Order: sequence, then structure tokens, then C-alpha cells
Amino acid sequence: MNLDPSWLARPSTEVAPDLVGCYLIRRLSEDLILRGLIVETEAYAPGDPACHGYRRRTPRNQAMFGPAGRVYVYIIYGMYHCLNIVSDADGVASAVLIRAVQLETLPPWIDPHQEPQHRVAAGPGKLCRVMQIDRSLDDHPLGRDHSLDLEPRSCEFQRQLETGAHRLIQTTRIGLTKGTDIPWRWYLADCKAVSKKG
DNA sequence: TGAAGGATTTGT
DNA sequence: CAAATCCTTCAC
Repeated sequence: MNLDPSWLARPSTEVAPDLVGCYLIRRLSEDLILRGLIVETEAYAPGDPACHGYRRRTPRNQAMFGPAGRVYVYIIYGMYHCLNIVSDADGVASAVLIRAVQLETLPPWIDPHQEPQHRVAAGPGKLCRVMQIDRSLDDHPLGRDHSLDLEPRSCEFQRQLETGAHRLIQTTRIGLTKGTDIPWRWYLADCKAVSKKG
């Protein structure tokens, strides 16, 4: 990972906005590496009724309680997977849901006629589908030697944020029944790859 | 052991 | 707006 590991060992509400603009790397083989610009994230943290770790540690959510720099992957609605980057200190149930990425290049099995490239990973379930992320990766570490990795923002992206050429919007999270009023969702303004507006 | 429900997506 | 679809969690 091109990021200092301690960078993720902060509260998810700090990590989530900082992850927007970073790259998610999926290494499927030597020849097939997918890179996606993270454009939308959500934070889940202790004391948050929507957090899977809100009640207690279970076999499903145990990865969230682990150290920062690993991933928490779960199945939702019986048919989609969602990818989280585990954050904060070891023992703290904290993670950042990656809700959307903008893929640099499409994997060869995706037909560009079916859907525009900027929409194929617009949504947490869709990005896991197109990047072939499932529960077999749950609790796996991020890193240069691993099938999942993270790269920091480019200098140019950072500068565009600072000059206002890119804007980060903070608002409420999507699809929840609890904690609906907590504004822990961040996305890149005017980005076509974001799952939903608002 | 059973039932309710869910951090979604898609099509009507 | 409702269905698809099944795993997890909690109650009895």
C-alpha cells in the first residue's frame, strides 16, 4: 500500500472523506489489474445504530473490529456484496463503505454497450460485482502484495480539491433504516460515477 | 427452530 | 414502487 498504515487507523468519519480521490486496486492476475477512483464513501462507527458492529461482535462483522488496513466484505439482500475499509484502532468497530468507484479501464468481460463505463461501479453492490469482490476476501489485508490495495490521491487531484475544481459533498447515508439523519456520506460533486445524488 | 429484516439493484 | 433472494440475528 502506498499509504502509511496509520493513515487508516483514525475514526472512520475522518478516513471516509479522505478516501475520496484515492484509488482502489484489484489484482485479479498478473495481467489483469483493475483501478478505480473512489468517488463515494460512507462512515460507520461505534455508537452508530446503523453500524453492523453496533450490538456486538459476531462471525459476520468480526473484521470490522480488527485493525485498520483490512477489509470487511458482507452480503446484502442475499445477492450483492459490499466492500468496507476497516479503520480506527484494533478492537473498535469502525469501517468505511466504498459506495462507488470510477474504473480506469473495464475488465474484458464487461460489454461497454450494456452500460456506460462510468456507471459500471456506481453503487456498492455493482462495484463488488465488476471487481469480483466477495466474502472470500473478508478480513484480508490491503497491500502491494495482495489482491486488494489502496493508492493515495494524485497530486493533481489534491490540488483540484484545494482550488475548488473538485468539490466534496457531505450528506446523509443511503438505504438505511437507522441513523438516517447522520451525515456520514461523502461524494465527489458533479461526478457521473456517484451512485445517487443528494 | 423460526421469523424478520437488511449499508442493493433492477425493472414496472 | 415492489420483487429478487438468502444470510444473519434475535426471539422463543
